[in-house]
Amino acid sequence: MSETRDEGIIEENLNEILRVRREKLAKLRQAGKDPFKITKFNPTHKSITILNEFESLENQEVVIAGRIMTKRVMGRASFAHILDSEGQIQIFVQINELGKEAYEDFKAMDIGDIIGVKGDVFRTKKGEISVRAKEITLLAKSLQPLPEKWHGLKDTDLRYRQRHVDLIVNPDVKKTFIIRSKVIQQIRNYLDARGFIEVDTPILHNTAGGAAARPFITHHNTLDIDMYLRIATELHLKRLIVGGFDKVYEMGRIFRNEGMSIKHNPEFTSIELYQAYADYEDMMDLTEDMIATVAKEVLGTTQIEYQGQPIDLTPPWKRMTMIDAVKEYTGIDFNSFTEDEEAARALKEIGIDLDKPVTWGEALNIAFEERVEDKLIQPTFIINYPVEISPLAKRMNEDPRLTYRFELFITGRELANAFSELNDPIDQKERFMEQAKQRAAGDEEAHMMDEDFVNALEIGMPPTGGLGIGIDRLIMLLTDSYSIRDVILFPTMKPRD
RNA sequence: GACCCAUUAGCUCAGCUGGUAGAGCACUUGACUUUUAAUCAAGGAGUCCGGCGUUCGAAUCGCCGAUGGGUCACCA
Repeated sequence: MSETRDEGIIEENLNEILRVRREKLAKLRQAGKDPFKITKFNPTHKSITILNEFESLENQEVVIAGRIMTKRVMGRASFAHILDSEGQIQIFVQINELGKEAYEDFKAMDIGDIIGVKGDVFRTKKGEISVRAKEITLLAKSLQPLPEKWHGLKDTDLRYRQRHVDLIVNPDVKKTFIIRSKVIQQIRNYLDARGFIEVDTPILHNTAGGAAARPFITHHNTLDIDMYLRIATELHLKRLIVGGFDKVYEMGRIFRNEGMSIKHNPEFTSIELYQAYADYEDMMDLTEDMIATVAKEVLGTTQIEYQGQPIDLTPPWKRMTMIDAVKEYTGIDFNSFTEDEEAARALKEIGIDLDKPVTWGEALNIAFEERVEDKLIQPTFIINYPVEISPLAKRMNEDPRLTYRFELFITGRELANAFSELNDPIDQKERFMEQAKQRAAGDEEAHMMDEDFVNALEIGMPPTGGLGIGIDRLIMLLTDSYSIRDVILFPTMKPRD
């Protein structure tokens, strides 16, 4: 091994590609051309702007900057493609424009290097809009080779672990995250325009409430207490309704210590919003209008396709009670049962085995989840959920076994969950106590008792509609992404040895 | 958590019933002043995911493990 340690950058045992690039960097430094000493560069144009506005820019001087993606050297003239944040543009490099030394420097540059190019816009003989380089500045040396130019990076492990490389070589990935950003922006626009205010509630919770999920536990050293990463924003947002904000929302990260799948990541983004003096019907209206509006703003249409299935987001969306949905798909009419046992027997008759006794409401929900949920492809609001599984929703006046709650299903997946919020503190406390019983019986996902929240309800919360939407799943739908990992920039990964 | 599949050069992938590790891109050297998967010539590049075993001999067969993907379970 050659011990060229003077520059501190030639390490031993590197493969040839890495060694060669480090040697090139060392040479640049020796020649006083260290690219990493450059602090600033001022491009005047983006690649796509030049392509789009060629007529007015032809023969004009522009300055662009970006990454070399391809390079074709032919003796005294060369072509390369430069990738910037918007796209790619070709540059044409000739020895008699640059001079011998600069041309040799260019020839030594590698795919992956970041360069700045000053030159005139023109069209090549083959018709491609290009920049004829008059000056090329190396702005950063790339010491690692990029993946191959036409297959890109396919290995999912590498794509998720090295998202920066994925973004460079797979243009669709960047497109997905641009849409993600726009969707989030449009949701904010929509709500802001309707008088909602965006708030930030704590992520570190003393009680992990607002959902049925196992939390991540962490520790605060000074207070010497365990704390939970939030599993929902619900209980704090409702406190704000008590406090007199009539319309609030929070979009942010939620953490659930549960399994991972194409639909689940341990940390994900939700939006919850609450509107005083509104009910769950209002929340349905808002949900379908907001999602359709966002789709139109971002994609230009409410007719989309998800994994080959056409999906029509044009409102109004189908609304169906859970009882009717179960009746439609299984023939079982839960309205006809008055006893828990009858309901359980009906499940057995359609081949659903139970490992423990269930209530009427639990049986209804099991029938729905087992036999209906994945068939709801077009947007469908399933309304009126059993009270046992809805400890934060208001009981229906018409049937105290049910609540004013809905979930939204699209492509067989739950996208939103909403209710007329339970604001009766006595009922809320009883529901928490029921949950606490289940928790004591070993259900780690049952809700925790939150006395402080009950106290807030005792102060008095107006009738309120609340809505939660899984942002990642919405983005999956709108970007036709198969896995939640394709809409999260840095999905949770196991560390490698 | 269970089961199935994958892991070979920087990347994308071949590698048959066990017999000297391959291709394309990328890289190096040379030629080339309008290429665009540039071309032509030559060259270098490997912990075949890791460990153990079977065997005269293992990328290939077996067992254990790692990571990823998928299906199921879990996720009101």
